[in-house]
Amino acid sequence: MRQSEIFTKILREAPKDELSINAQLLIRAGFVDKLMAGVYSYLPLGLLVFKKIENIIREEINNIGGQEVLLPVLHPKALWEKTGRWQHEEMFRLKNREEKEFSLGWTHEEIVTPLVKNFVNSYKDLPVYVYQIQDKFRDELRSKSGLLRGREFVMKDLYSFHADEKDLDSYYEKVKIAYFKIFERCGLGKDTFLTLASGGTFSKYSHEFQTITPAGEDEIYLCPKCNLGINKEIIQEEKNQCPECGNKKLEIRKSIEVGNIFKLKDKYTKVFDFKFKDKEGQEKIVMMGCYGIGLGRLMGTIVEAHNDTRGMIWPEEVAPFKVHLIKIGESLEVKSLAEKIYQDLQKQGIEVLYDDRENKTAGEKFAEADLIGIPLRMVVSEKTLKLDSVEMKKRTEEEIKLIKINDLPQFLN
RNA sequence: CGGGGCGUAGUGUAGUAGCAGCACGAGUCUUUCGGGAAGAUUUAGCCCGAGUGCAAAUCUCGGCGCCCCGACCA
Repeated sequence: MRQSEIFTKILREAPKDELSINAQLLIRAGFVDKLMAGVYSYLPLGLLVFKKIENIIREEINNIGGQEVLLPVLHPKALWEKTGRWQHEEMFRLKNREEKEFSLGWTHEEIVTPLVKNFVNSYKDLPVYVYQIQDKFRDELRSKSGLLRGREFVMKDLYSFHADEKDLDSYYEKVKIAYFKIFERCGLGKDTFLTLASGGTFSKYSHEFQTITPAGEDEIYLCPKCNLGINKEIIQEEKNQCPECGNKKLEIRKSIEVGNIFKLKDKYTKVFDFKFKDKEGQEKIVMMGCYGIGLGRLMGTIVEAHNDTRGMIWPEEVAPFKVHLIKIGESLEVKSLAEKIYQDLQKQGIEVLYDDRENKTAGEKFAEADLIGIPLRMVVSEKTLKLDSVEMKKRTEEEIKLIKINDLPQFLN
């Protein structure tokens, strides 16, 4: 992509009312735009990152058998009355001109459970794993911290249906592993910890995936021996010690909840009378699990975890581009070499943002490149041309390397 | 929902009753081009409504909106 053609512009200063790092950097760099509190537009650069995250999640959920669907956002009142959640405080409710009532989906158990029930009769039809990547609407009283807590946000929600609890348990463990792969690939691996949280009425605990960062709105008690977090809601119940090893020296850390998994068991399948016939022809209730990841929050968390005073530092797999090619100077030689490298990189399938802009000083280009945070910066200028080279610098490092133009193809492989 | 802060141009800021100013950005031209260029020139603003007053960005009331702390977040 040519930087001269991107319709957004980079702001030298952050809007003064944004204090959170993710909001400041993402807005300044033109990755997102705020429509109102907790509601954001994703702009070209931000959407590239968003799609990378989306694809990582899709791949890992497909790997554990997930089948992707797209459920409606507009829901009828009746289904929510059935589970007693019509009055849920986070739900947006609306009426049409005939005074019929609807809601905007803040979660999808009420939709997916009767849906899957339609197709499942026998134990042979189970298990079923369905997921979607789609908008959720939640009437948050206090949206905050940029992308970290939204009123409208995209979530990956996976629902699993099983013949018995044992099968639910084993799938639940698979999801844990898939989640860790997702966070690893998003560059949050070493900072993300499985955390025990309250399970509600249907199971003792649920699990959260908490990423340690100073911007966190949660606090977890971390057992460094087991790499297990304990949510503060339940730390009293656990007598302030690690339930795995009994360690009492827990570290209190600020963290962001990037994922959450629940064993719902029969909580919703019972309400919708979702049963199947087992091998003996006996009717049994279906067991259910649900598993969520908020994509925007994940993107915001990556920014919170990877930045410096100059800007964002995207982990390789979620970066909007692999290479930021910068042209300095307007001579024909520099221009044509930069153009050629731009074309060559694209031919090789390397995603490249090409700063072809004129009338920008080198300093501005570097400063903006640092803000955008693409992993590898490549500079073509009079200086490098004389040396038959281009200059390479990783966003994470200060060291600058000169690479001979002829060696470029090998270097990039 | 409780508490606090705030709302002046695209962004940042000055102006607290008397001509709405500055910087950056953006446009045009020229010169520049390795860490946020120079000159010339142009552009653009008091969140909304009501009130007080000769006069309101400024005071009063109401509304809307944003940020932060807390509560809430199966």
